Amino acid sequence: MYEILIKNIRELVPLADSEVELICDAFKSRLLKKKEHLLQKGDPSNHMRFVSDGCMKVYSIDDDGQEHILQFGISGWWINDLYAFLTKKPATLFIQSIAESTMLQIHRDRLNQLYDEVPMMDRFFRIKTQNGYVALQERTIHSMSQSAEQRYTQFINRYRHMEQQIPQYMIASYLGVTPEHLSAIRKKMSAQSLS
Amino acid sequence: MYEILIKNIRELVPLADSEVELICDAFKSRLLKKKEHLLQKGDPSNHMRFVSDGCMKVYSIDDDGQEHILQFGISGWWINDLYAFLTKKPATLFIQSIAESTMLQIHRDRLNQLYDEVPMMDRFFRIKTQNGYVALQERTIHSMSQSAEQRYTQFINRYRHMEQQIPQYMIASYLGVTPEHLSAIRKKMSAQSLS
DNA sequence: CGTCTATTTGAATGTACTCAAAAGCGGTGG
DNA sequence: CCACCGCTTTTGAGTACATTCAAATAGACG
Repeated sequence: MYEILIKNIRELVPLADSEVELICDAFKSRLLKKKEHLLQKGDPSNHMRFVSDGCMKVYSIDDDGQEHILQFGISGWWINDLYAFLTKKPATLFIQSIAESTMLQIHRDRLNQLYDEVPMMDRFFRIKTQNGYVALQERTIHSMSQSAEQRYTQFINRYRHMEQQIPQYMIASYLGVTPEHLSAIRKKMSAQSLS
Repeated sequence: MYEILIKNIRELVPLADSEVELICDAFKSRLLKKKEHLLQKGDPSNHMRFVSDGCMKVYSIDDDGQEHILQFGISGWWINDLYAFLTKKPATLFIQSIAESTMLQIHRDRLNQLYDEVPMMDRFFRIKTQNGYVALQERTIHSMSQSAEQRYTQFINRYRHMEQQIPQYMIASYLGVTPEHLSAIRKKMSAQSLS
């Protein structure tokens, strides 16, 4: 369970074996049943979270009660309400499992200690966040410049392995269209691919 | 010129005076005339960049030649094509001055040295990037859940000081609408505020 | 097999876009 | 100081893309 976490960190920064031990010790695992909430709006978000197995979604609910999915997370992904975590304010986002999942999480206080014990962790999260920023920026560009059909095609190409685990109406929410419209897009696409 | 940079860093992490000197030494200034490009698609992006004065825009151009503004930057903002900077690949974004501006920039190699000389710089950019990520995520949520009118209202409330320096068609581009449509929105809003 | 949830269909509506043209505004040179 | 030029903003008509709402169909699971 911890191998995948350590592998994830070592992909970006070097770690001594003693540091690995410190890290494994600091992260606690948590099992989630299908559709269980890990975080809800208003909760404090005191942990940095790593998906070691399963499938999660991060979403917000707007004033009209509409759900908007910001991110999916499968094995190897970091997910959080980063704003709530960093500011210690109540969460604005929800995090829920789509399938039975295993999380590895570290408390903020323990992480801050760890930053001093293992300075490479500062670097790790800097790089990780930078990569996350870049990915989010790319998504922003695509949502501004591409049609829903293009965005859907890109999604299934990029996250082929995720697609199976995720119901279509959630993909619609992630792409920013209604489930009805995504259905229409799929119909149009399959008609085209036949001709 | 450097005071604003140091102030910006010290807002987030502590710095010894000797470190301040190292940092000032590492950042070189660059003056930009109005509408001058700091970075164009295809260029290498080898610097971390801080706007010490003026006004800049970061944008991408899509396959149809349409410009999409990702970010504005005025005094005190960090701007970059982070993807190109981190991966050393050619830039996908453009960075251009809207008004005459002064940048402070540090080369990637020098920054990597600095991370070892001044470990707090790792932390600084971690926090800075985390904040940037949070801001971008908020923008993503708003673009999914709010009308163009709401987004415009928020923009002028939040960036009142920027608004003056930025032509309306660029704000439209940032908001993801056409200039014609933004004009219509403004007309509707002023009609409402009269009644 | 029945129930609950997810997906598909179709019609009516709405929001934003395209295109073309007019009006406004700022700076420059005569 | 005014006339002209280029760029920005406004206007309006017609169109495209996506939404809402309601209902039918399909799938999953006990």
